[in-house]
Amino acid sequence: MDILKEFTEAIKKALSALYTTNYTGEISFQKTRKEFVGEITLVTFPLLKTSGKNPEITGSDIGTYLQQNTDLIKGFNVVKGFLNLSVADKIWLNYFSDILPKDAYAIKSANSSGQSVMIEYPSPNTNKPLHLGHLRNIFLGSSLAEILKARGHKVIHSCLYNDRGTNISKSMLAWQLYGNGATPESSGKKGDKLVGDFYVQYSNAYKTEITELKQKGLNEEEADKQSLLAKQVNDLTVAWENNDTGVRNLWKTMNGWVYKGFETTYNTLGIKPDKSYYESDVYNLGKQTVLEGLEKGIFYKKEDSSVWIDLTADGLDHKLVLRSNGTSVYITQDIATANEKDRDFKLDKSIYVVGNEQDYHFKVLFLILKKLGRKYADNLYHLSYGMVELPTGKMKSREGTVVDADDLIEGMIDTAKETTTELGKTEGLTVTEANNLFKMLGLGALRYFILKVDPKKKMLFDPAESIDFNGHTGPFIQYTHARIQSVLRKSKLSSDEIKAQSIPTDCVLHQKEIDLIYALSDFKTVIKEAESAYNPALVANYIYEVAKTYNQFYHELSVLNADNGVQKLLRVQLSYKCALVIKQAMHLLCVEVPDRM
RNA sequence: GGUCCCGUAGCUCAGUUGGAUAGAGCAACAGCCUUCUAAGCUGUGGGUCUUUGGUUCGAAUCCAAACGGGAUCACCA
Repeated sequence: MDILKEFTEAIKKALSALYTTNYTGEISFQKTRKEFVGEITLVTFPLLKTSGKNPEITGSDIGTYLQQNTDLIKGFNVVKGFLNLSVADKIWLNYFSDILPKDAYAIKSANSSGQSVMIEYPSPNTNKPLHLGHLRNIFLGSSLAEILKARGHKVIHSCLYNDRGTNISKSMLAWQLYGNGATPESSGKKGDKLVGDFYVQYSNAYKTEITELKQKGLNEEEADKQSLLAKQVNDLTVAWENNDTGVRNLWKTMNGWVYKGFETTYNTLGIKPDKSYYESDVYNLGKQTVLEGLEKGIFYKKEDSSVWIDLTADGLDHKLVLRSNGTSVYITQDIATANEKDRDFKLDKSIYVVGNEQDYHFKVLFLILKKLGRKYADNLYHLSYGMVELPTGKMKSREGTVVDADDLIEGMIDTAKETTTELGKTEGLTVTEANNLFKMLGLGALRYFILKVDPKKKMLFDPAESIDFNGHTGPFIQYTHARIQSVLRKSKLSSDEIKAQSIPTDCVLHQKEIDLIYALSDFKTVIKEAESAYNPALVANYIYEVAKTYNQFYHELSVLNADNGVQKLLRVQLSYKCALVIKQAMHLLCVEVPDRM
């Protein structure tokens, strides 16, 4: 039974019993601020019209009613328009004994809602390795997937690979010109790194060429037109489109290296797309849809036979959907992919995890699909997230100012190893166990660091300052879990034994015990909110609250040396439930928690 | 220039379906390990919630404008 629901009912009853006027608004509560006594606060200002009395009297009216007619509270106080209620211990105990045996009280089993949700991430280009920006994308996508599963949905993880076009041709050209037949094996480099290096090499060579041309008096645009490298890139792209065997083979080979490299990183991060889409498959699709739009009069054709859509009535611009040479542009491909997804899966919702630099693109895409009358258009959602910035500004692959994903992960795991070893926490662990722990902690610190920030906000990452392991961090929460497990081990009780025994309802609770039950009671609501806001940060910040509350409880009260058996049992139960909630909530962030550290 | 996003402590961030004296972590300082894991706990200092107006019993939160930062507006992806 939901505590707040009980209070809502009781307050409604109180209002109709106390006053003649009916109150039609919502009853909403807030948490009592810690400088006041109580846990639940009713703001009485909105009720004054109903009561016809001043805030103080209204508050004490309701408080008195609750005290006399219900067993919900053990006391109350009124401060101006705030009625602070101290919830009766019995209510807390009833609630806790209700949720204790239900391990999954806040988590629905996957596929129970009957809804299918597709979530697309990280959709990288195949011309360079993954960087910190992709990590934010992956962490958000994979965490949201877990949250959706916990809400009972079937989740399909898709990924769109931008595997062709100008950028890919640049890497290929550089390999042809400067590669000397290099392979991942011959160079000892990870495939995606090798290809990325060629991409950078192209960029540098191009820059040099342009600089030279400009010194001859050409402007930027003219220089680009004269550029031999740019021409060669274009030739490669055309050759690819014409199915030139040599170019296609090289393209396949180099993309193969990249995919293999990505897979390594994916494995470390524990992600695996259920369905991959490739730009090379869809890049020329979408033309039928454009024709359909032309027939319906949604699109229009210019004299040069390029096709456009006029979105000025919706506050946007004119947008090209088909080039004058009849080829697709990016958005045409996205229209095609959206159709494919709808055809391939019966989706109730389709989410794109893509940075906020593409806000405009998705606005246009969704609008076009809606105008085309696609039924699924209303189920599309762009999970837009802010860029990760360095103290020096935005990351740029071409300029080599990116924080490489593999390097960052490796560094985090190394730091975890150092810290753990320094603290002497590796004692008694096998080498494998220790290595697992380092990985768990390093990745946990990184994931938590990124996920605790509201997705839509840009975030700052300073490579010079290592990510913390103390305070509001993943390892802090992991530590709390390990600490609780240690207590539970020493209690010598199995989880079944802990859950089976009941606490007498006349047991008197300590404030820290109440705080803990209160914190635990929010879990379900938090997951719901995280789903509807597409925001894992809500979960991240919630777990921190739970862990902090537990640590305070732990410091103030002894679990194993409690005054009596009942008290000890209750505290063991609280510890058990707290550890479970931490574990489940961290799982929603795709962070594992250790049993010792 | 048009459109969109952002602006909270020295730093990184919470808090925005309108509620009390705006909260955490880091950094600084002062305490707490013969008792369940000190990656912990407790305390101190630290604020013009960018600014100005408006809405009202009440605004960090909603509205408008200004200032500052960013993104985007390609026959690129």
